[in-house]
Amino acid sequence: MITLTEENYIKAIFHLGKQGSVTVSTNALAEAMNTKASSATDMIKKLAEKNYANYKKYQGVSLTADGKRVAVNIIRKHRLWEVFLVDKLNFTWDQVHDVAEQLEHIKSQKLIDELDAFLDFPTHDPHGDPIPDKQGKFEHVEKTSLSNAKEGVSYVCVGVNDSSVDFLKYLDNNAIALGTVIKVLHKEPFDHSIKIKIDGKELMVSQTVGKNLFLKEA
Amino acid sequence: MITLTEENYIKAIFHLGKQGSVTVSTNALAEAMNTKASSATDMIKKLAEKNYANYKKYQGVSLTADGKRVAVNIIRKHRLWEVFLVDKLNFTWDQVHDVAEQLEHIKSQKLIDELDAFLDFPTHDPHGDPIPDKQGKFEHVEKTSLSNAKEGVSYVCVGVNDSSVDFLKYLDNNAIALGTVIKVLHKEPFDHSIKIKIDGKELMVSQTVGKNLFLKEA
DNA sequence: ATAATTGTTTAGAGCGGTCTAAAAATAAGC
DNA sequence: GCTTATTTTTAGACCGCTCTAAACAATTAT
Ligand SMILES: [Mn+2]
Ligand SMILES: [Mn+2]
Ligand SMILES: [Mn+2]
Ligand SMILES: [Mn+2]
Repeated sequence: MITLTEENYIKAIFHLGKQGSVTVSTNALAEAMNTKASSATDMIKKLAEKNYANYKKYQGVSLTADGKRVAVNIIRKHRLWEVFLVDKLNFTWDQVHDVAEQLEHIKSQKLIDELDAFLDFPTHDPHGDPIPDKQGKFEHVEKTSLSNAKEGVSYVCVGVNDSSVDFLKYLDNNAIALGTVIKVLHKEPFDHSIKIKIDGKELMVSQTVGKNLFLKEA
Repeated sequence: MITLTEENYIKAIFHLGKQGSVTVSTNALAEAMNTKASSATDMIKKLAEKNYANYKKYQGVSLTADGKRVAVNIIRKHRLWEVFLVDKLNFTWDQVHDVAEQLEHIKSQKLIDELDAFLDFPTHDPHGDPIPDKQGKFEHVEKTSLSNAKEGVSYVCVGVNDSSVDFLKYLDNNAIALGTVIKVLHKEPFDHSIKIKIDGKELMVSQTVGKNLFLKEA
């Protein structure tokens, strides 16, 4: 039996540590979970005890094969629910995250299998993130951040690194969505801001935006 | 802020006490919640403290107006999710309850409003129970139990008093579903078993079945 | 290499929910 | 009415998860 809180910690370790294989520091985990380091330590011990995590004192934490399986399954549920909310219930991409955080913990194998079929086996969620299949296989998404894109080249927007309401609404306001074609006009060395062209209109974006927008060559 | 456990207790008080207005005993509540009387007492105190329940020591518990609102909202969510599972995800009426018990606690007003619309504002769940509308209004279902039905009269099945897997599968096996026409042939005084006719075929059912099957005159 | 800083773990406590065992109140039997 | 049985409440404990404060380990600076 695995608790909702344990699932959330496992997911956080997975995301912080590049699929859970890289070691994650206690402070980083606490920060991500909005708790204190002492709470993170307690949970890490428990996860290690239950064989979801590898842990040596002062050496950080990573996921075992079991832990990775749990993480992938939760991510699969999270992203399938996000697709459901957008495709069927008229949610916008900035409205789905909080609800999906709750729905991802519903326990029913049939539910998630049927939902997957009902949605026609989607491969990506509303933010462009890949949805693991029933076996936990991820489709790797080829992508570069806008910050690493080359001047003069045209790209397609394929994802975001930050699913916060503020960032997603900023993108909406500037007509940037998944599939939008973006041409990189100029990268300013001084403050790393970037001039881009979208649908004929020029736009200046900050370094922060550049780092959080994922593209692939058009 | 109201916890998942509080919500479940409130719902139980509502169901045990005829919409929460009749007083419910500590033992009955503990029994329904699969806990001990001492746990029920603790929770009753907390609910009274939060103004969801009326409570005087040794006098049982009932719901306040606030408590009733909470209960009705959870029931609404529970039943809408049940409809979703059956109508959209190929669940059978005996498979929905456990999952709905989890889904009913998801917190999002938009989610439930959109789900309601997506399902085309259903008025009854897969077990024939009425779904409260957004304002909490129940449509009253006119019904008698099969045990109270009159010999020689034809009825339509409109609901069940017991949504357990065993009972629902029994009904499936005997071709009894919502909408099925049932004629009462004979009520045996000795053991209160009942001979009925369904689709031309005669069937003998026990008193237990009679008490758990709701009908209305055809 | 020693000192200072930063990162991590432990100690001890609190809250929500559960339990068992025992005390108190109510209901039933005679 | 008094006694017994039943119901309900209290007392004290435990588990999961959180916190603050303090101890300890690792890293960085001088
Ligand atoms: Mn999300
Ligand atoms: Mn997403
Ligand atoms: Mn149900
Ligand atoms: Mn139902």
